[in-house]
Amino acid sequence: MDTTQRTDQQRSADRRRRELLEAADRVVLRDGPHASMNAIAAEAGITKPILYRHFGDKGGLYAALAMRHTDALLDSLRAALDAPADRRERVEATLDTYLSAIEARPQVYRFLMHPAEGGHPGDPGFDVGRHSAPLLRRMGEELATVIGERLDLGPGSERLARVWGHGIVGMMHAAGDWWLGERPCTRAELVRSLADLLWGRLAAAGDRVGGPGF
Amino acid sequence: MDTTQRTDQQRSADRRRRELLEAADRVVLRDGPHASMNAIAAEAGITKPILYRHFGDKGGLYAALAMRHTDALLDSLRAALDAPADRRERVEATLDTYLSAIEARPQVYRFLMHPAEGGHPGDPGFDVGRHSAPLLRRMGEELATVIGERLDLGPGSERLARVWGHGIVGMMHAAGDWWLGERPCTRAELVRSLADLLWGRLAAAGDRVGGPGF
DNA sequence: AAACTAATGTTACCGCTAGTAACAAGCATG
DNA sequence: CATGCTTGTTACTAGCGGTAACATTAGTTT
Repeated sequence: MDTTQRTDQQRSADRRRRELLEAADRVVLRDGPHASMNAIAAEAGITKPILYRHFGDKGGLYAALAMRHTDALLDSLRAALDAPADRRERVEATLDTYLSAIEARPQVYRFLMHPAEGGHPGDPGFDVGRHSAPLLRRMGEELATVIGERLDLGPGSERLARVWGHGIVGMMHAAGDWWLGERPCTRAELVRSLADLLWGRLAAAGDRVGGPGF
Repeated sequence: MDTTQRTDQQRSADRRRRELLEAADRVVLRDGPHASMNAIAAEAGITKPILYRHFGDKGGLYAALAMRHTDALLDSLRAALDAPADRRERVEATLDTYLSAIEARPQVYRFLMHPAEGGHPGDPGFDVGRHSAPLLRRMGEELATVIGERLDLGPGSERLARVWGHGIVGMMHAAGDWWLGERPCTRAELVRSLADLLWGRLAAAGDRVGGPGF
């Protein structure tokens, strides 16, 4: 009885929480990461204190919101990373999956990459800088795991895998951010160029005539 | 007469501006990127409106502050990039210069990378997302220029250079950010691992026994 | 010397934000 | 009926970025 009752309550609370998150999602996607708690509460048809009871503070709400999107994106990336194809094809598929995602929903992307908000003086949770971009960290760790599991890197392989995981994710992110802002080429060209970089074309390239070479 | 008078005034204004920037620097380095305009004004021994007369709004002050540090870091990077050595050595020197800089002054680094502040409703300048990390963009463009000038990349070389510039900078940044937070290895190891990645070791690595390989 | 100009500085305010305390209503269980 | 517990409200605080209006001081012109 006691347990079933608790689960009932918890179910109700979880459902409510999901509704609130969906409302918050709508507002954040409409107004950008600066959406105020008041606006989110209004969208959900309630008032602020309820949001605070559910999520603690703005950081909590944003973390929960980011978690949903991050999980979804990570699932897509894992699928591309696990496809049955050779290494280069899989790397390109993963890059393309990421770039497609940020291209399709740039507002979600901006929110995930710049959740650094708040700025309130008292600090009941939500330390900016630590929560700046958990998506990047999670992707980096994920990729590091995959690399470490599947590649034989000799001595120091664990360190190499982790460095490469975070490094490759950062490369993908920065190039994607720049590309999304300037659109200097097609997505396929970007994917090919990045894969070429990872495939050692930087080291293999010849010097330009008259210079010492980069 | 008229001109000398104007220059005198401008000199005085520039000197004042520099003083204010130094005060702002002290506060931001002490309190983090959330430093308030009031706190900065107090540190400078004045009150808010003067700051606003000099810098327009908070975004202007932060942009001016970021420009100083960004210029300084870019100068160091250019020096490493121009050193007389072979390509690999120069890449490693550049990586190490960047990592040394963020290691030596992590607060400056955090400020430069997360200047996304404000969140005020009326938007007299300072669009978050566009000003999120101009340092990364500038470094990316700088590196792209160097790559394009010195490397012979065949057809599509301009696009390749720019993609690689931003990609490599992003790799350096993300790996550095992760490394700064977790300190999983020495700086030299990180530099070597990243250079190895850029030198194609990802493509060259063998599959681990029993798996299809990344 | 007197008056005008211009920059520098102040106080006091606006509207907004995140976050909270205090109180009211529905609804289960003793 | 009374006791809790969750859901909801209104009304508030403290602090933020930003601005208007008013002093004050200095240099230039007449």
